[in-house]
Amino acid sequence: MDSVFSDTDTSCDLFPHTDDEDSVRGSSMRGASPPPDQPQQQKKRRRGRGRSDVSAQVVKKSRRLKANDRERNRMHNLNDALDALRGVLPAFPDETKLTKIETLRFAHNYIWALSETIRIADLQAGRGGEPPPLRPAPSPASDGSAGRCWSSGGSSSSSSPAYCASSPGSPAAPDDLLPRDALFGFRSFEKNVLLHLFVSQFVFYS
DNA sequence: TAGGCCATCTGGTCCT
DNA sequence: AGGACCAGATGGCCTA
Repeated sequence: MDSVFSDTDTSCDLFPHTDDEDSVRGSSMRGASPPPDQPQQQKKRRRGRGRSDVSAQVVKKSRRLKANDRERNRMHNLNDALDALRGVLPAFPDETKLTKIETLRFAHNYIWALSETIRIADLQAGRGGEPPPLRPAPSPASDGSAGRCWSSGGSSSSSSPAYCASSPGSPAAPDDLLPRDALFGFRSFEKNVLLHLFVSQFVFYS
């Protein structure tokens, strides 16, 4: 953060390679034709062209700096939105901040858990009795981008339907209440939150 | 020290 | 033309 601006200044001075115009930057960059050790005759021409090149470079640099600034603000907005998402996710105070990918994955599963809870509650309110079986977790492989994220953990989440096999009427092991995919790769507290969601559901509706 | 995460820069592409 | 979006590259910081 603090070093950002200094970085900006230095990096922008570099401007490594930008098309034909950039080949004129600096005294040793007169393009391919004349080597650095030019005779003094060409100094005049160099000067004349140098001014326009310099002004063009100033414009380019100014545009780049503005683009950098916009990009920085864009990423800050993205991070703000991510922070807001972290804010609405259940968390324990002693836990470290979720990483970006963890936040997205946890939000994905949390939404799924909430919607499953509502669905089961509605079903039970309608007809009573035992809780219906859980539906499979939303397949992250259904869309390409999410699938990449989930498969990065090494689990074959895309192929397994990940149904809950245990009898909902006797949730002896809460782990069985959630599809494996829903818990894969999460920290303990995230796992606990999701489990709590389902355990409480069985407390309320059974 | 290696690996993970992050912020930033940068050039390309698409859209308005 | 200018801005938004994206992905790759790079370097810093932190942790196991």
